[in-house]
Amino acid sequence: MAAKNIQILKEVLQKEGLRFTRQRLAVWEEIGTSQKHRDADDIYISIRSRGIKVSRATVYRTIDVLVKNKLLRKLDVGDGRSRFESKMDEEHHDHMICIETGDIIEFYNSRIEQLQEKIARDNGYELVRHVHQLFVRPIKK
Amino acid sequence: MAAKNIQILKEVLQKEGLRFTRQRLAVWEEIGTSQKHRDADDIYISIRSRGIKVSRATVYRTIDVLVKNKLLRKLDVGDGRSRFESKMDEEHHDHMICIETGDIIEFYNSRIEQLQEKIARDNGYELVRHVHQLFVRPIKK
DNA sequence: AATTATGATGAGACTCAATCTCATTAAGAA
DNA sequence: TTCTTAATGAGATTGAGTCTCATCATAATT
Repeated sequence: MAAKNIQILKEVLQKEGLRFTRQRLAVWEEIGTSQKHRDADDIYISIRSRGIKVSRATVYRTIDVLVKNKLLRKLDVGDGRSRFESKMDEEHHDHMICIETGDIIEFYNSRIEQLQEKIARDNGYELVRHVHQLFVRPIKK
Repeated sequence: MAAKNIQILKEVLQKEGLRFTRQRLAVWEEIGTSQKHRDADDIYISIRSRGIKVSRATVYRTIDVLVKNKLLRKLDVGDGRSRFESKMDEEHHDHMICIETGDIIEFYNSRIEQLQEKIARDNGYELVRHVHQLFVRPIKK
C-alpha cells in the first residue's frame, strides 16, 4: 500500500487522538483493495487470512472511525448487513441493486443531487447526507 | 374502522389464501390510525393496550402480508428498526429525516421520480422500487 | 349447531449483525 | 527501557426479527 495512503490514516487517527496500530492499518489496507461493497465480516476474514491477528470488535471499531472521517462509506442494501466502500479517489455516486442477481451498479445524476439540496433548503434544512437506492430488475426481451 | 377498509383486508387475505382473524384485523386497524412511521413493537404494544391478545410473531407476520400487498410501506430510517406507514389513500412520497430531532418529513419531486426511471432504463433495468432519504439538519439562523 | 380439517396463534427459543466488557497487550512518550 | 494509558480480543450481550410446534380458532361441511 502506498505510503501516501498510510499517511492519510495516520492523520485521521491523530485528529481523533487515537494510536496507529497494526490492526487499524490492516483494516485500512484491506479496504484499499479493489473489491467494493464488502461487509464487515468479509473484511475481518480477509485480514485474518493474510495472517494478521485481529478481532471482529476491532474491525467494527476501526470501520466506525473511518466512516466518521469520511474515508469510508456505509451502505445499507436492505439485507441487514452493512456494506462498505472506500471514498478515496472516488466520485460521489449512489447505487442500483438488482433484485434478481444482487449486483450493485453505481450511478450519479447531478440533477438529482441539485434537487435534493433544494428540497432540504425549501423545508428549512441543510442536507447532511442522503441514501438513494434503486431496486431494479433486468428488462426481459 | 370503516367497513370499506375491513373489506380491503379481507380481499387481500382471500387473494393470499389466508384466514380473516381477530389478530390480523387488529393489526390492520392499528395501522389505520393517523400515527405514521411506527415500528413493529409500537404497533404490538398499542394492540395489547387495546386489550386484544396478540403476539409479536403475529404482528410481524401480518405486517409482512400487508407490505407484500402494498397496503403498507416499510421504511428504513437507518437506526435498525423498520418503520411502517399505511399506503391507503396516500400519494407516493419519500422522506427527510432530521438528524437532530428525529423528525420525519415527507417530500415528493416528480422530476426525481422520472429521472430514477430513466437511470434504470438506461442501464437495461426496470425500476421496481426505490429508497430515497435525505438526512438533514435545521438551518441555524 | 356440531363436527372436523387445517390454517393461525403464541411463548419462548433462536438467529445474526453489531456492540460491550474487562483482563491483557502494546503504543509511544519520556 | 520504563511507564502510562489506550487498544485489543474472547466471549458475553443486545435487539430486531424469525422460527418451532403444541394448542387454538376459522370456516366449510354435515
